[in-house]
Amino acid sequence: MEPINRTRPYSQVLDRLRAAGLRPTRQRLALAKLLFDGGDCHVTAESLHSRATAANIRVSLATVYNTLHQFTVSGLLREIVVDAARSYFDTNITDHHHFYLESSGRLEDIPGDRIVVANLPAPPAGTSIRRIDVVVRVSEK
Amino acid sequence: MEPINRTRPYSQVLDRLRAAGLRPTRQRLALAKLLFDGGDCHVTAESLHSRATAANIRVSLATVYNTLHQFTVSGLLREIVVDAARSYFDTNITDHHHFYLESSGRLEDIPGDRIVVANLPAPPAGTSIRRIDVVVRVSEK
DNA sequence: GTGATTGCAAATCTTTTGCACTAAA
DNA sequence: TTTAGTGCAAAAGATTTGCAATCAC
Repeated sequence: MEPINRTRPYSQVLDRLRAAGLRPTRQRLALAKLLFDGGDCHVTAESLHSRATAANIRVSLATVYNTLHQFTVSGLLREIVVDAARSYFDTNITDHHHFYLESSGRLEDIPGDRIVVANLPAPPAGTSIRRIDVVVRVSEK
Repeated sequence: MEPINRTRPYSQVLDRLRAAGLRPTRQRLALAKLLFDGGDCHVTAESLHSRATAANIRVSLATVYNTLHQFTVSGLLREIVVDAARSYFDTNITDHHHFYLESSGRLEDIPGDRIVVANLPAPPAGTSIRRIDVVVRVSEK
């Protein structure tokens, strides 16, 4: 049973890093807690760095970038390309898609089963499909 | 009837610029010819600038960027976001989607009617759908 | 200890901008 | 002429990298 007053034990994040083969340093643990303990699903390097600073966690922006990429390579995060100006990372690594509100930079999930990709042509010779990304761009009415 | 030996008369590109309200300068005409006279469908600023240079057209990279954006705003081109590292522009402005081969940066069209988006949730409050982009990421087998 | 990780600052890369110059109407 | 467009070089952002200092094991 879960101990009282402990929505998500420290060790859960720690084990997650261990399982990914990442040494659980102070910075990685702190960022992982921000990311996986019920926080935002969608972050940019800049936004995560701000949240860290606000939470009194001292991490350099370079380390945030490095950490986001390490987490992505390890499968803890997923990178989403919706805007040429900056990279987004998503803590939801299940099959799904996105609404993207360009004016504010906000992302909203669309469950994977809400979209049907039918009758797709064969991929270019010598290649195979790695992932399908659907971005529904919306604007202020 | 089309004159012999003239796949696409100069005036067609010229009229296209005029219709878009863009003054047909030497640079815009040259770039428009490269873009719309059977060339590549998908370009980056860098690739178009290289093609221009190779064709002995002297245009600065800044002008290529400006021109690509002016053409996009005027509806002559469409911008495609597939890679956070650089912007792609597509001369195909009809409804369609893309295969994207990350290793080479190559894009390939998928006709718009090959993809069905069904049962989409309502867009975020106060917004309406502007466009749906599907990117099928493929990799070397 | 010792090898991985971090922080900082500098470097890099794409894209935008300011401004004097040039060309289209 | 008069105003829009161009080129250049410099600026601006986002991201990365080199390297000495620091930390996990």
